[in-house]
Amino acid sequence: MSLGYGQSENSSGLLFLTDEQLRKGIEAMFFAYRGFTADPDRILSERSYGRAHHRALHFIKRSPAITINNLLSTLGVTKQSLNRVLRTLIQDGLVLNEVGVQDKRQRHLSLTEDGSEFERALSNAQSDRMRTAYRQAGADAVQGFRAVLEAMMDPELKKHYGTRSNGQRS
Amino acid sequence: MSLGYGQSENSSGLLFLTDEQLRKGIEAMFFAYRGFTADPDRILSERSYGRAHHRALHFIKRSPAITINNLLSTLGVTKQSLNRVLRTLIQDGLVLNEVGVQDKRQRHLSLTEDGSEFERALSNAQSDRMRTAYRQAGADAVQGFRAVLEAMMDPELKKHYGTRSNGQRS
DNA sequence: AACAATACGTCAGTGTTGTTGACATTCCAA
DNA sequence: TTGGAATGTCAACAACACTGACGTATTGTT
Repeated sequence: MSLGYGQSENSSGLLFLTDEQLRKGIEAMFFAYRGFTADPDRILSERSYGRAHHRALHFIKRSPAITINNLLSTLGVTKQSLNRVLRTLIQDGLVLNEVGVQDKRQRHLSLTEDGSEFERALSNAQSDRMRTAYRQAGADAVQGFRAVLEAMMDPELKKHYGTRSNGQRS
Repeated sequence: MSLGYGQSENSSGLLFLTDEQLRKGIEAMFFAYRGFTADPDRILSERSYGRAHHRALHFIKRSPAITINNLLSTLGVTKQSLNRVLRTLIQDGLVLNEVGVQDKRQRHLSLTEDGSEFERALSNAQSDRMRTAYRQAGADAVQGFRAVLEAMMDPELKKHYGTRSNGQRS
């Protein structure tokens, strides 16, 4: 089997990786992440929003009615940092903030019509690039891409990955 | 062939990707990048350095005697931003700044002994995680990982990827 | 020799996004 | 009733990006 990228496998089935190969992996992450954020960044700057706004919109879209605490632990930032971003999104009418029914201490976040539309624009820009990259690399590559990324996540953060649930407890 | 991750391929050989699959790819990038930077970030904060210092050290190590302009276009930041970082690294004795021989306007950057040692510590932390992720995902996955990342880069930035040259012209 | 362009450094101001620390309010649960 | 949980907010600060402007040294060109 041709492994490509100068990898080799020894008799124990363990990958042998040179410093050079690891360095290229590191740089690949660096350069790819720039490309990954480039398109949404352009759209965001038109409305003088930043990447933090995009992230908030993304996860609110993913988990409608998500609570502040859940969003906080998903994003991994402080509440003060998130609050600044949410305040502008709520004021601008992109995000709805509703008091919980079971637990009135909680707030449930969701996208307004405008918010959905804007999130879609950002999401489309990012998805387009990802789709192009996927097709360029091929189906097998996509599988490997996701497998390596998942293995690279912190276990603590990984639990927030791949769910559509809003994490509400009954 | 089992593609996994719910992908499918149509008769034209084109990947069919649902919004859900693309969304998971986007989140994978987000969470993985956090993991990717987590270990070096810890080391950096002990010396009150940031990610920008790490990036500078990485590319100076990769291309010894690199000029300011080349480093600038590799990192994709402004000279004012880079200068702030380089100034501290030079003052702290981690980076050498030497006037060019052929062209005395240019400055050539390289790591000192201390700089090499520090860069190695950062690099090792990051490489360890990447090596673990690679081994967990398997040899085929690594190939796909790199292929997708490369396809995701901006062409303008991609030209800085995968070279050990310092970009000097004769 | 004169002049334009290149490479670099720096000052000042601004914006986004993160942090810590402190404090208040509201509400749930024991 | 009392403690803790969930949220919001104020203030201060730091990292790191940006723009704009200006200065100096050096090189290349006319």
